[in-house]
Amino acid sequence: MAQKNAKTARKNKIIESALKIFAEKGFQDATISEISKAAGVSDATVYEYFNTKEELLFTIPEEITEEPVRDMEKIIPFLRGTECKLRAIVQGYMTIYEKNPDYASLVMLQLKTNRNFLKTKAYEKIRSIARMLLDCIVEGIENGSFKKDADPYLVRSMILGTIEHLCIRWQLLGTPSNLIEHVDPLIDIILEGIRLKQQPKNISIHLQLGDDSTARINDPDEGSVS
Amino acid sequence: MAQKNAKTARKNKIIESALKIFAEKGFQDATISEISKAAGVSDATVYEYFNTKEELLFTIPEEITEEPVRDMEKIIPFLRGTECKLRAIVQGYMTIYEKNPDYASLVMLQLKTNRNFLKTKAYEKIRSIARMLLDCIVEGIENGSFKKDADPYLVRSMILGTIEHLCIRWQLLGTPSNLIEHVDPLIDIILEGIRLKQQPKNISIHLQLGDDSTARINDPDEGSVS
Amino acid sequence: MAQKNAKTARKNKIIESALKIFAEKGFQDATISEISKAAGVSDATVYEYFNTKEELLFTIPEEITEEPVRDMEKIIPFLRGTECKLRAIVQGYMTIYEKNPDYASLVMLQLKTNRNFLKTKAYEKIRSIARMLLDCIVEGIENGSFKKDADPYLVRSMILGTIEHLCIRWQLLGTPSNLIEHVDPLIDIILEGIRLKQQPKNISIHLQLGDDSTARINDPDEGSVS
Amino acid sequence: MAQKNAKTARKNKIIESALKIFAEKGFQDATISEISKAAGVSDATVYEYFNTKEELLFTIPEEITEEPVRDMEKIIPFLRGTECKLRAIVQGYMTIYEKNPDYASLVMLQLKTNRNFLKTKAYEKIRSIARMLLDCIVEGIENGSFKKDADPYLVRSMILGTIEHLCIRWQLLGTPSNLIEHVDPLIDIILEGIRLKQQPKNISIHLQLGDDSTARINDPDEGSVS
DNA sequence: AATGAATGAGGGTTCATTCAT
DNA sequence: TATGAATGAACCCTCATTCAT
Repeated sequence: MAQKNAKTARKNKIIESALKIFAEKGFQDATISEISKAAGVSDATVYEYFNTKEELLFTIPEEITEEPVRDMEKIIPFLRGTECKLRAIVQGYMTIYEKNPDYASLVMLQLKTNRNFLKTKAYEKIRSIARMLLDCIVEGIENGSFKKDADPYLVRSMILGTIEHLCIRWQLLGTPSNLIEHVDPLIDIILEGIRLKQQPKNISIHLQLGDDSTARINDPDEGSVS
Repeated sequence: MAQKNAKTARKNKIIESALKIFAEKGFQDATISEISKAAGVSDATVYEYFNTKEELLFTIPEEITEEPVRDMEKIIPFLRGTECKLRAIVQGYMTIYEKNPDYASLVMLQLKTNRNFLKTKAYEKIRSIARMLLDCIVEGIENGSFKKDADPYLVRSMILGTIEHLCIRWQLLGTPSNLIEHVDPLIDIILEGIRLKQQPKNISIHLQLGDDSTARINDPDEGSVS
Repeated sequence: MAQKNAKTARKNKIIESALKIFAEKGFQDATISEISKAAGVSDATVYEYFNTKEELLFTIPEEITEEPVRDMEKIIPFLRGTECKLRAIVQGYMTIYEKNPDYASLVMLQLKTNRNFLKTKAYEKIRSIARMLLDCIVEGIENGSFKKDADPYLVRSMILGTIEHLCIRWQLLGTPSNLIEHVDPLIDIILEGIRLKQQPKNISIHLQLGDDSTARINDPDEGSVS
Repeated sequence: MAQKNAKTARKNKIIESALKIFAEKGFQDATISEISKAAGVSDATVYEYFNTKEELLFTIPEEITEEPVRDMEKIIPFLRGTECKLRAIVQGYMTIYEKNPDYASLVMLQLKTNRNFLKTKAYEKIRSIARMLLDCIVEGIENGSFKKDADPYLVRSMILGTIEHLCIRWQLLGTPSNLIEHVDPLIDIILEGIRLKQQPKNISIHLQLGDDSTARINDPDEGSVS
């Protein structure tokens, strides 16, 4: 038992060191030797826990996303309202990165562009967030909150793409200095962009006072009602 | 003259081969030897034209973006209307990638995440597109087309982030299969999201009770009639 | 313990092979691959023990001079007489080279002309022999054995220069075939060249014409006798 | 004719540049490209004049020693007295180096240790100085100026070795700052070391004016004569 | 379980040298 | 004659990975 804990602690220390060094130097430029030194173990010990350098890389997101993704999956069903959910997901997602800049760097600069990462369990976990997001958007379309002709995949790509773009800038250029504060403006624009308006904006009332008096109200978007 | 052309042709052949192989295998896994072989020259010849492997990498976007960026810079000033410009820029930008998938892959997977790329002349060129985009958004805000409180940097990040996200998916997952068709939906959502609406807040109803009685409702943004 | 010995043995084997091959081909023309092969290890193993090819080169004199220099430093203080010491140092110095022709070649042809070697610990060790030599010459001057106006640095340069010249000829031309036999003739000439003679330069003749008439001749350098 | 001069000038420019750069960086670390650039010609042009980099190296001393050696050969026969000649040769030899530090560096650090240099015409020229030196020493021995048992080769090695040692120190360490001033002290020690003394230096005259008056003259070196 | 030690495999880079023009 | 251009041939060095202890 103590053994097991010691092992787990050792493994976590390696993962932690790897995250730090991968984030700092990039996957290619980081060396196992460096990581093992930072973790206080030998090179060979790293290979006791991970079969290859790449496996070590891929284990990092698995460990890190485990909990927040599970949390989010638990919480989302309890939220009422599509927009509210959307905000919650994006907020949750960005928070993971903002609270862990090394991890943000790793994901954005090392993992997102790694073809092998796509075959990974860790990728699956991350995808589940993306799936929640999509479900949420689809829900909004179906329940009439969002425009019927909105492409949920595009909307999702807009949200994720923006987050990623902000993250990368934040990592490489240091600007913006804060991610979370962009959640609301981002979602606001998206929602405004896809929300279905009860658009009786231009109402023309034709009053014909007479025999066959009729009041016609035209909402051009919905077709005219006679 | 023939000499010069021959040299240029050779250099272009090397760049072309490098683009193909970098895109295919990634910068790190591509070897100079491979590239030189593909270009039909010796390893040493590659180093006649480029001082280092990384310099070769960075020369690629410089060569490729040269023309389209110049073109765009020429064309944009002639376009009337903020939205029109916006659409043109995004369309132009995406077209570069769609027409050159290898280049898209290179930029999205190799360059965007390379810290040294930021110090590059090529990066400057690419940035000039981003600057045009920003100028355009700012212009929209200033001329009252877009909401006064819209954050032009965020809006730009949304546009670029979406493009990048779509490109990466296109490259890594093969979906969507077509980039250009997303230009309009993307811009539509963005515009809808930031457009200042001609909110028919003050409706004036002119009732003329008489023969040809007509009720005209004026939307002050569109200019009043009568 | 056995481990440590094995490591030391391996390291020594590499040094030994390096000495042989550097001496044979010169530093530049020798390859690590050749050396590692001769030592029965891989190229990479050489780099486990030495950071660079040049570090390997510089380690050789350090290892080889270690012992003889220490020995000499122990023995010299016990020798009586400046000339005796001088002879011992030169003899000891030449013996190092004569007993190790490869090392002689390395020092004379590769190291003596290497500017970086001057910054080396090994150079420091070798210099300590030169310092002993200088001390010895200075001692001889101070105690009146050698001429007051002899330049000790020049004298040392003569001794070291001669040794080096003989070594180089021995290495490159094969002549002389024996170094040690030149120690005594060399030292003899040097000593004869700098030895202070009891030169009765000014001869004063005292003639006392009388019974116990005596003629005394005074050498002023030795103190006059009345 | 003008052609020929132009060619010679070009060749000399290359030699000159090569000397400078070889001296500065060493033969191995100097590149043809560097040299040709310094000479204002192309790499290929260097190869028009010299077949290999090493041939270029070896041509330098040939050119430089040509004149001074010829001069010395002319002058020496006119000098009277072995010691006088000796001094002249050493003076002449050292002057070549002192007046041309780059050349001194080249000879001492690059050529002296190059096995191939020994097979060179240039080496032959330099050797002729060494031969003059030897002849001179032998002459001294034969004419009774120098000790009969002096080894002329050793004496020459002492002279040349000292010169070389001083030169190398001068080049690598900057000390002594002046070579020529060591000529006389050096020769003085050598001469003092090998000179055959006409040794009735210390003459003691015992005059006993009386019955068996005798004058005794002692030359201690030769045994006393009664 | 942990590691010291060893290495296979490989890649970027350099240059002396060549040769067609 | 001079050279721009090209390259063959190396070599140093790195590091992920293995394995005996």
